[in-house]
Amino acid sequence: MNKLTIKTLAKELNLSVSTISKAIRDSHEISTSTKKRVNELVEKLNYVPNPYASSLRQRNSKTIGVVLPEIVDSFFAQAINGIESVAQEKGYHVLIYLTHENLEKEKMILKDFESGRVDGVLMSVSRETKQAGHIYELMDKGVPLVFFDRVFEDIETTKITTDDYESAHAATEHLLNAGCRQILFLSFSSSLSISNKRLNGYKNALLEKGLKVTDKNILSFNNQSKIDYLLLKRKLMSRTRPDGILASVEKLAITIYQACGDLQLRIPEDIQVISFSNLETASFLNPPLTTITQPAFEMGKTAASVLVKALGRKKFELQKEEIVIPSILVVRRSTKGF
Amino acid sequence: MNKLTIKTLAKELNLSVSTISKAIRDSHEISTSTKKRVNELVEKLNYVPNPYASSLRQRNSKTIGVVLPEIVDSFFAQAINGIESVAQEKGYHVLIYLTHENLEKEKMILKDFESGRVDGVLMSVSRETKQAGHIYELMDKGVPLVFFDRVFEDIETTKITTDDYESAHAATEHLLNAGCRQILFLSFSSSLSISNKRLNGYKNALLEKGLKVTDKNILSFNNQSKIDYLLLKRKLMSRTRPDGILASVEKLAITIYQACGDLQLRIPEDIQVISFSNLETASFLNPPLTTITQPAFEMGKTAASVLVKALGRKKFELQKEEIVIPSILVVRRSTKGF
DNA sequence: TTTATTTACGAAACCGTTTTCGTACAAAAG
DNA sequence: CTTTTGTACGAAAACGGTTTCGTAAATAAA
Repeated sequence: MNKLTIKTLAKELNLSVSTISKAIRDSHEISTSTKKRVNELVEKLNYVPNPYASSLRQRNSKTIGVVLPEIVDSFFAQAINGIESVAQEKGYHVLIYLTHENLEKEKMILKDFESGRVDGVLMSVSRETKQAGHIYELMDKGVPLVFFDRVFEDIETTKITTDDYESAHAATEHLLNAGCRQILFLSFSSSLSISNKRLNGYKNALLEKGLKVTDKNILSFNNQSKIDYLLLKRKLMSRTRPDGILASVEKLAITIYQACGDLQLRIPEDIQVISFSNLETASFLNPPLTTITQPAFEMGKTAASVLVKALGRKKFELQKEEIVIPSILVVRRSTKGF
Repeated sequence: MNKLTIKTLAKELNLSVSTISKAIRDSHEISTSTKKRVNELVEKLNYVPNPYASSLRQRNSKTIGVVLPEIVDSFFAQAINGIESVAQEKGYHVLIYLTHENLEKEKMILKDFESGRVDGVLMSVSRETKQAGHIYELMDKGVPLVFFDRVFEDIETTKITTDDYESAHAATEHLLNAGCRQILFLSFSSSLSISNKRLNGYKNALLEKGLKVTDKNILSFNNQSKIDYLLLKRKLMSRTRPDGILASVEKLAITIYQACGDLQLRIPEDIQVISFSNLETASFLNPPLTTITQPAFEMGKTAASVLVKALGRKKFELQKEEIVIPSILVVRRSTKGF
């Protein structure tokens, strides 16, 4: 059980290691006949080159790092699917890291990336990320990074998003058209640009209809489902109970259904509900949930494509460019626009 | 913008590279005072060691490969969560690969693992995997592998599963007790042991009640949702329409709801439904879905723990051991046992 | 005091590739 | 026939760490 290296092949064929290496990499310096000899031996001995030796020498790793807040979420799962599809096609490997919405973890992960472990990174920031020092530091070391979905605005790089403002605006209009006058907006972060864009879409839709925007109708969640749940429940029990809810993220939709179930509130009769969501089961919920469905797969795929393309260039600089892939509003029975 | 290596530090401190290396790794050979000097410089210059250089020398990579059929699936997403939790804690990195139920892809992935890219692998086999040559080959090269959920029976290694037979048995009994007499079993693979165990649990539950097992009540799906959908629909339109369905995997549950909706079949009045599933939305479906909920997170966590523990040993041999973590039957309104 | 041990460090080999040169020989050009 | 160009290969130096081994000085044991 001796380790099988390029040297083994060299000895076996009476060639030098450099020749073997070049043959395997199909260099023009090597005659077709010896290439054939080499490849046959490779096949026979089942030789697979050590990627870390290559990485060390070539100063690249053919792997991309994906850092995201969580994975048990339809959006992120689908996004990974998109990422993986291009990684597989282009021969890249994908390392996955979860921040669990924790900034400290995010920092540690990016710090590790400074080692050269990954050629580039795909990232959706945590809800705690208000400062971007760790991101700048990584990019300063020359590691290309593209954001998807949850971007950090200021940073000069490519960002793949959906039309957060417009779709929140459309969703709000939809609720308004369906008769809502007190629409509760459920936010999951007060700092994230994505969350604020959605909030602004909501606000402006109200203003355009001549309605007031009030803080009482904006509920910021803490990502601690128990507390969030109670918060929502209290809001739903108040005398000024909203007649519509716009949830800015999938997870919140479930909380809403739970609370409404508990409080015996009927959807959509008592309260209409719409949510950003990629739930595959949206159509089968009780009632079917009206969603703003994000192009999760496409976003992941695009992000990965942009990154890989940049990695293919000698001087991979990412433009400060924003690629927006629109979401679609799928009206179902949780709202009356049906 | 010179590359920052251990040599830089050595020069700066008038020490040898070996001393630096040892200091960083907290070797007892180095005095506390120089360790301190080194660490301070590391901090100051923001030095992060190149992992591939280490990997090359140490012949390990501190990364584990996770190969699974798909990721847009509550079970697998939660399992990854479990895996990641121990990886993060133990300082391992996790490479994710998707087979999309394709044996050829699975083979290519495992082949790549022969390179030493990963220290160990966590795997849930594709539904096409009937032969295990590629798996044996990898293990022969000394790469430890532990299966989770979808295991390959014959292979001598640790396997983390849930109590597939028992829970399918219990689910079937539940349907029988709720009055079903024609229970359709929805299978997603005729070769996978997990699928067959579930099938056997179903069969025996019937036999124990003195009922016949008939092939007409066993429907094998092809993983092509259109076709599967039509297959199911036809079955539901036949004059011998089943009065209960046991779906052996989450994805099928959605298909059932779809078909029943289309055919105006009422659940559970016309047909009762139960499914293996980790859907977070099960309670909010219409009607709420009775599920056999698998301990997905735990399974992933356990699999990773076992693997990491094995990697910690000098001679990491995995026993042929089966760790079974039970599922729980959560009765909801899609069955009448409620 | 002599010998054994411990402490703290450095030189150099090594991990398995890739890549830069150098070169021998053959073929083409002059 | 000499000179240039090409072709096919090898030697050796990287890549950036880790590890083995050697050793000088300090300390402990005899």
